[in-house]
Amino acid sequence: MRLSQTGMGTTKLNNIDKMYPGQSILLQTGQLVQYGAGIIGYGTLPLLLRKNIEKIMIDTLNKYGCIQVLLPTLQPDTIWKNSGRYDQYVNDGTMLITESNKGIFCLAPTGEEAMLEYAREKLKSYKNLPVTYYQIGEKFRNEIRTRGYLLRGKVFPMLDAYSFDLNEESMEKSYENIRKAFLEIYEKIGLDVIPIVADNGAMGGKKSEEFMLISNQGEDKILYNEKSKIGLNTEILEKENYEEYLKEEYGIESISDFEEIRTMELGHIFQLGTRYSEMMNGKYIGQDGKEKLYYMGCYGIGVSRTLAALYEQSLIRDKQNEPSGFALPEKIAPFKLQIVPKMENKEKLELANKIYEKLQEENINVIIDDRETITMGAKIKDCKILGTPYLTVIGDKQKGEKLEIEDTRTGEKVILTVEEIIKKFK
RNA sequence: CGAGGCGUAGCGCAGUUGGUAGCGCGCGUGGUUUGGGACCAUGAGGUCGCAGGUUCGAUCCCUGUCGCCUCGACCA
Repeated sequence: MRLSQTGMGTTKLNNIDKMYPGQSILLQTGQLVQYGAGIIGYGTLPLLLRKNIEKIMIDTLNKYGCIQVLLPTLQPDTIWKNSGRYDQYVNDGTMLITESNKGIFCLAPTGEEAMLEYAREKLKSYKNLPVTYYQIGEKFRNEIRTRGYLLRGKVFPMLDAYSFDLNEESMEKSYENIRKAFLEIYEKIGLDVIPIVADNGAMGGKKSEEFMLISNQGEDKILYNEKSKIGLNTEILEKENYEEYLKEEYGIESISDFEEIRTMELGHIFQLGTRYSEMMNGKYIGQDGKEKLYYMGCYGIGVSRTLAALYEQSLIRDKQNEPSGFALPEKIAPFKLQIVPKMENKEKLELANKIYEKLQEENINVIIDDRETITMGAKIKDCKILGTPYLTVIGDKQKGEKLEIEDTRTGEKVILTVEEIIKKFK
């Protein structure tokens, strides 16, 4: 990418929000644009990072045997009226609706209805089960109070998966399968996420776990034992006979040595049983020729929340300990290397362009900062604002064909040939 | 919806005890610079969130309203 094409100017970071420094930088430098509370537009870098996160999700779920689909977010009111959730969601304000001369349409806050409509048509026989469908799409929730920009928005991308099984035992297997897949996803993204016991809440069902990132920016309070890595949402304590429940379903004997910490909920998984199949007439024909209800599970990851968490976690600070930008993990960063050429030095600029073209040809994503009239110092700072993990300056000090590559997180520098660079980033 | 805070240039902020607005950064132009946010000159950019009221006159005072942020409530 040629930075001159992005419209990016150089911005001095000023008065960065202490609560969400990462997102504050993105907003101040115009990489994210706020249109309203919880309504945020993406510039190219956060968008590409989001796409990389989504790619990890897709590749991993596919590997675990899940089937990707994409269902509409704008939905006819009838499917919500059929499921019986229309009044509830409209009255409590969660679901936004739009009225037209062709009827009422709903902006879906969640996907069970649409997914059951879809699944019913496909999964007619026990021979079709088990299966897990998933999608990544926008959800709309008219949150009473948004919070933390991308952390709780009114419109946000979500990965939502739904498993369909013959019986409880099979459902538990599907649940474990997705649980494992989700943990793998977080690991690949580079977020240290822990599964904890959660309240099933309004979703009903038997077992439920949340995937939590330990962070003071989160809105959840959990009880956690660092040694055993076992935790539970404090909501559980409101449950009747919670001690018994924890022991039976999760094998937790005692929570006396658990400590309260704050976390960010990045994902949530549920064993639903037949509750939704009953509500929405989700049936298949069994081997005995009789209709039976699907045993379902549902599984979600907040994509934008995960993105925000990744940015906040990749924050770097300057010598005065002020937030100065990001060093995104190399594996997931949209661009691996940022080339800063000295524009006034024709020879070096030509070399920089040559190397840029070469790396592009090798399918290595690189940024060349070809903006005119911006000084080298400012461009070097901007590399960090964009979060590019490696930087190379091609100016007067650069000699011959070798380049000095700087790790923006550690500041370590190595001298490499173009071939070695290609090898490094391939 | 309760409590608090804030709305003035693209961003960050001053300011006017009522007389139609400034600073820094950014942006344009000319020049000097040039490896960790250079400098000089010059220029563009504002219904001071919106609407009423008081006043000769309101960005400022009053009332209302809208928006944003935080805490709480809420959170498939």
